[in-house]
This record gives sequence, C-alpha cells and structure tokens, in this order.
Amino acid sequence: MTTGQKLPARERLLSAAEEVFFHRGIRATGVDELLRAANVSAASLYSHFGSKDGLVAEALRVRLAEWQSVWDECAAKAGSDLDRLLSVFDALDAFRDRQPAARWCAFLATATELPDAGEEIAAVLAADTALLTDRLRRFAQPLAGEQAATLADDVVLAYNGTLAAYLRGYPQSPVEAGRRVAAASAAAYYPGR
Amino acid sequence: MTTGQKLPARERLLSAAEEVFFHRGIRATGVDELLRAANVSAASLYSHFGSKDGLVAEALRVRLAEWQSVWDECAAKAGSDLDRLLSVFDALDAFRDRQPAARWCAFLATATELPDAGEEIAAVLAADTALLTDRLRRFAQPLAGEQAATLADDVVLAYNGTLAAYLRGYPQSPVEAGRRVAAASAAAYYPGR
DNA sequence: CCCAAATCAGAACGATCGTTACAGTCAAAC
DNA sequence: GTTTGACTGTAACGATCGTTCTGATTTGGG
Repeated sequence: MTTGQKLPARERLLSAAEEVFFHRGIRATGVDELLRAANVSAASLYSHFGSKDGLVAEALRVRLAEWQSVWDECAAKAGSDLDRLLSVFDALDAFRDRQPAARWCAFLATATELPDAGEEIAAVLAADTALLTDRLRRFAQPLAGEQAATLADDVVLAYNGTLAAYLRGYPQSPVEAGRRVAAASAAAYYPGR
Repeated sequence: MTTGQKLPARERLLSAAEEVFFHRGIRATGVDELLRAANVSAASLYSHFGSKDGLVAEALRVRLAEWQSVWDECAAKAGSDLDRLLSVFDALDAFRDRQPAARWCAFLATATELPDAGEEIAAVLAADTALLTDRLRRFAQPLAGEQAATLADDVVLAYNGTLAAYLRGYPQSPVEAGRRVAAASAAAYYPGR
C-alpha cells in the first residue's frame, strides 16, 4: 500500500494528502479516493481536520516546515555569500529527492486550483512567499547592499521559473537552468564590476 | 452584460470561456455558470464544441493564436538582436493589456488544473511551449551562436518566472523583473566578453 | 478486566457536476 | 408562405462531490 499501516490515522491522512493532492491535484482527487489511499474512514478525516480544506491547509503547513528545514541545511553548508544566495536551488534538488510526489510547486499549484481558498489556506501560501523573500533579501545583502531587495526579486523570479519549468516540461533541467540564471543576475550586482 | 448580445452563440461562448475559465478557473466554473455568463443555452455549447473540454481546447487555441500575433508585432518592432530576444516580455505586457482576464498563464494554469487532460487540450499546451522554444532559439542564435539553445533555456525560464510571479504576487513588477533577469543572462553569452 | 478514546465500515444526505432530451421561438432563404 | 437551421428555456439524467450519521470494532492505560 501507499502508506505504512501502523501509523495513526492522522499521519496516514497527511501522508496520503501529500501524495495524492500534490501529485494528481486537489480538485481532481475526491475525498473517497483520498480515504482509500490513506486506508482511513471518513469520520477520522472530519474529526481530525474538520473538512477537506482543513486537511489541505495542514498538509501545506507540514510541507512548508519541511521545505524550510531542508533549505536551512543547504544554506548552512554554503561556503560563500553567493553560495548562500543560491542555496535555494540546492534545497529544491534536495527537497524533490525526498518528495517526488508533487508535479511542481504545491503552493503555487494550490493557488491555481483554489483561487477562492479560505484564509487558512491563503495564510500558508503567503507564508511561503514571505519565507522566500525575507530570507533571500537577507542573503542578498552582502552581495548587493542597497540593491538587495532587487536582487532578491531576481532570484525569486528565477526560482518561480524553475518551479514552472517542472510544470511546462521545459527547460529540461530546471534547477540547473535556474541556478545559472540566478547566478548571472547576481553577477550584475557585484560592487565594482 | 459581459458580452455583446449580437454576436453568434459560438463567439459569445468563446468570449465568456476566456473571461471565466482563465480568471476564476476551469474546474471552479460550472457549465451553468458559463452559460449564464455567455447568455447561451446548454444545447448551443454542446452542438458547437461537443463538451466542456472541447470548449476549453478551442478557447486555448484562440488564445495561443492571439498571443502569437501579439508577439509577432513586438518582435517586428525590435531594433536589435537583443531587443528581439527580449520582445517576449514586451508581448507579455501588450497581451495582458488587452486580456486582463487571466490570473496568470492560461496554458500553465490549465496544465495544473487538468493534469489528465485529453490529447486535444494537451496538444495546445505543447504547441505553446514549442512556439516559445523554437522562436527563442532562433532569436538567440545571433547572440549566442552555438549556445543559442542554452540561452533560449534561460529566457524561457525567466519567462516562466514572470508568469508565476503574477500567481504568487511577487515580484510585484513581473515583466520588469523578468526582462532584467533575461537581459543579465543574455549578457553572459555575448562573444568576446 | 474495563473503560474510554480512537477508528472502523457503510449508508445516506443534499448539492453540484457535465451532459442530454424536448419542445418552442425567431430570422433569413427559397 | 413555408421551410430550414440556429438558438432558446427548462427539465431531467446519472454520477460524483463534500459531509454527516449510525453503530460496531479495535486499542491502550488504569
């Protein structure tokens, strides 16, 4: 089966939600299909999460926390200011290695699938963008000084483009291309060059 | 009303589909809601397009043709090889001026919303990517020579990132940032520098 | 052992989905 | 003036949606 049998129902639900919602799509996956994948009864879902949207929100929160911790590790390994700025691409590689389920970015996909999402879901999507921008602005500061915010914009854009490349199927090596583009952008901000 | 009353039903359907499918979402919009927006009866929809998916596919084909023609105009105005390569961003500005309906990219949004889309829809999405890559590789040739394909990859990635920026709400000026990123990438390929 | 919490299977709810059928209306073409 | 074709409004189809309910079964701690 897709999920270990001995975990409590709550964990099985989150695990199945990650697999099926972010791979086949949230709206494309009925609750019954999810329950079958998680090997869980309907009552368990609604007692734990209140609604399908509640489960989606919690799955997104879990995913955001894991993404942040993976990025933490990659950023800590960076040997230079530039490496630290580009560590978001290392994190993308590492994250996708252990989460091969999602077709592209779970947060952007959710924003597309649920344009009228409740505030609980919207808050997680906003937190993802906030994590990205805050951290990249901090990492860009030693490289670009006063222009750190603009360089961060460039890296976010390259990051967006890398994620969308998984969806489009082009370019074929998204992280490689994204890192190259981000590095070229960063080079333009080096003082004295 | 949203649509002129004197156009034939087929045109009203396509116009409403563009507005409502690509703004509120395809799955989020029921057929009944679309029929009300188009001021058309259900029988007209199914006699003209066969199914909801058929209408989606035709709306995407129309949109792709318009996008291509807008890009044609912008590319023709380019004053240099670099301008021609970056004209895809001018086209994005021009296209979104007259099509303020879509939340971000109709093709990538459809790929997200309908991961199991039929081949009719999938063909239009593939055609969009093919248009993008073929043209950008041609435009990149005078700038990057043998590395034209790689430069085209970079520009596609910056273009992807620009589109996704509309969805994420960041960076706040997507086209401006996308153009800047693409230009920085292109500069790295100039021969003799 | 016993109690209480967790979880189960399964039926059923009303709502909405995409689609089809039916009969009536209108305008132009012959 | 009649015929034809496009289009209309409305009702209904079966399927699926998210959710709730009932009642039995399992499970772990005192």
